[in-house]
Amino acid sequence: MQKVTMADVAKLANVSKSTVSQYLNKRYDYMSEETKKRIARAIEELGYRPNFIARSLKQKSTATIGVIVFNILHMLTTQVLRAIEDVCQERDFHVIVCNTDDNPEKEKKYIEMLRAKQVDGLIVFPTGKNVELYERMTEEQFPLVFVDRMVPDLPVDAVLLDNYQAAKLAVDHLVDSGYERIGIVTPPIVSHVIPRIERIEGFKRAMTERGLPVVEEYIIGAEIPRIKEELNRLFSSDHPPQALFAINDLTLTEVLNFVKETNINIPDDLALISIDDVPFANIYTPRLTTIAQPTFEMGRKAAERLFMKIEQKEAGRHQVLRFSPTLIKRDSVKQQ
Amino acid sequence: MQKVTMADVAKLANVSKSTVSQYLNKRYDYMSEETKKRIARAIEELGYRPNFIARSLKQKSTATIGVIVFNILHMLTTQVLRAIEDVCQERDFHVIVCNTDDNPEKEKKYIEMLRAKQVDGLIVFPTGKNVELYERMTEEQFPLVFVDRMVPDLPVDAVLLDNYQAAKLAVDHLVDSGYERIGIVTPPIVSHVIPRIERIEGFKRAMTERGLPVVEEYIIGAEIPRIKEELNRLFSSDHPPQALFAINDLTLTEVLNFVKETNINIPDDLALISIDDVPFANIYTPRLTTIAQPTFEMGRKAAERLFMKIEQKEAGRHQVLRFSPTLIKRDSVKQQ
DNA sequence: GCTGTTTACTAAATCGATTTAGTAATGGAA
DNA sequence: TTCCATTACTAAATCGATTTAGTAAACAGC
Repeated sequence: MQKVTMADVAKLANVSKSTVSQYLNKRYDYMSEETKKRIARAIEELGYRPNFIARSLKQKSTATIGVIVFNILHMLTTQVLRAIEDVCQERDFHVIVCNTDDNPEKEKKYIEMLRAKQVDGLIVFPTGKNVELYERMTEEQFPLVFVDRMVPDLPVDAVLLDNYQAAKLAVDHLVDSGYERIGIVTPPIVSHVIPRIERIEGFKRAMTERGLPVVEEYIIGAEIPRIKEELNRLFSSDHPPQALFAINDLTLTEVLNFVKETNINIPDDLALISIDDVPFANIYTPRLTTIAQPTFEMGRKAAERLFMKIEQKEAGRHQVLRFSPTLIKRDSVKQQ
Repeated sequence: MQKVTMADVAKLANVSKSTVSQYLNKRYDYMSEETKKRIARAIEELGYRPNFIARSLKQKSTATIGVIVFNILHMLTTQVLRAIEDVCQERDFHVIVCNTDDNPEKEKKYIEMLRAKQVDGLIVFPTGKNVELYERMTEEQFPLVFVDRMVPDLPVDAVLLDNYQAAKLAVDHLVDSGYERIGIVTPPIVSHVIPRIERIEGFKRAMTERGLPVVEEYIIGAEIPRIKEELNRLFSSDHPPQALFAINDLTLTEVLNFVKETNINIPDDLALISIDDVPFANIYTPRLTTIAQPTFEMGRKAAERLFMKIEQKEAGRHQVLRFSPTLIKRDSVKQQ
């Protein structure tokens, strides 16, 4: 096992530990060529590898950040995470990834353990339920950035989609294409899940702006496994919607399953638009019209904000950064 | 920032650092209730949080492992990773994730930096190109497990799909369904990418076993962006295949793009089967017949093997664990 | 010849824990 | 009364680096 330490190198090279340390940190201002060579040789000979942990203890920086997400299996998360890792890679930082499954207990445990492990900063997809904990971190000026969700009234940097605009994009595209009876499909509507709230609110506003009524019946909010039956119920009523807006990939999948089982034809019988540009949008028949989130930009930005805070320990006023969604017109919404 | 150390707690509680340390490690064999209470109170009062880095230095264990993958964006990877993280979560370990993009330089840098950070073990989707480095690790008995790929002749634990069986499952299902002219679609065939080699070899063997000729022309091996043109060429020839076997999700996507553009009907004009049970397999029309890898079991197993090595520093003979694929019959292959 | 600066290094303290060896006080057995 | 065991703690060494303050030698300037 690895037992070679700096002291061993120092002994073999006939210099002090300090000198070896200087050498490794390239502080050669006053170091003879001869000494450098001897140290280099000793390192080579012993196969010495510095212990980063020891250095971290003294320097109070681990070059490691934590990223706490709901579930890496979710595509948005994976993409954001990849972008974060890319930024870290450029800076020789490493990323610890944790899945909370949207469980506040797990979130709390992870945050505390990662801080105990002295990570230099944290990017969190927050459950939104550990407000005291978030507060404590901001008070201590611990580098922290939220992604996807935010917590109202808390001075924490956050990187989010402009959900109002996303909903507006969906509604406008449908209305422009001649649809009026538009339904929305979402997971259960709970107040601390900001994107959900904003998307629904954005949907309502956009409908109103276009002079259309918001039909409560057309708002399907249910646990994912129960969405199909709700859709069944709605579509066996007298006046089912002519178009559906799925607020994320999970609900989109349910709608797709539903239309498959019921032989509803898209886009002839029903127009469909969704947030999240799923990987099969282009392959599916018909090709799916979607609203894409700039996931990589969001991840990159989150990482960059975090590094600003890590580097200057004081980034001034906090910011909530809103990213613009992009409408990708394909074939699941057709001009009526 | 966090400046409270064990010494502060000790001072406030009027005991020595050692006693506080014992307390935190629950070694109360001989500790008065009174002392325990005083320490607990001091910790509470100061808001003391142990510094895990300091502990790691002394204990030579960081409760952190590294997982080095090609790209978390790849679904197989994400799923394996999630399973690994679950196992780690149970043991209060953390996971550092790194993307190599199949680049040996990056792989080398990551392995070296993670070892410098004293991770307790490494799970690697190896590029296969850093043989010396892998060898050094095994010589030093450093806990290491490979996933997805392996390196021949190297005594490293590996968790892999039974690729021969997967190919056989595909061929047998097609042949049983009445197909004879079967093509295979793969990324470029390079010798160090074991799954690729094994799947193609398995395909050839299975064909021979069923008394069918292996037509070289039907083996499409090209970079992903060039696959479509190869398919175009093949399908404008006199005798195109009646069925296609895509060896992974990437090639499947290309085939799907190809059929979409050329209006080839699946399964009527062409049968299709692939390895990797993509998330849209069930939604696509027709529903896709696939061969699933037990990704979660594989991730779990990889983590468990790694922990065996971490815990007993000596796990005896190395093992290459082969996981069985599962044929999921859906509608992209139909009885002729 | 004396002082001051530059060069090339080193000793020792430090980071924040864990751990080992040891001590003082008490109680019980011979 | 003496000796040993048990209880309840502590001092100091340690993990493997970094960093600060300092020293000795060589050289330059007046």
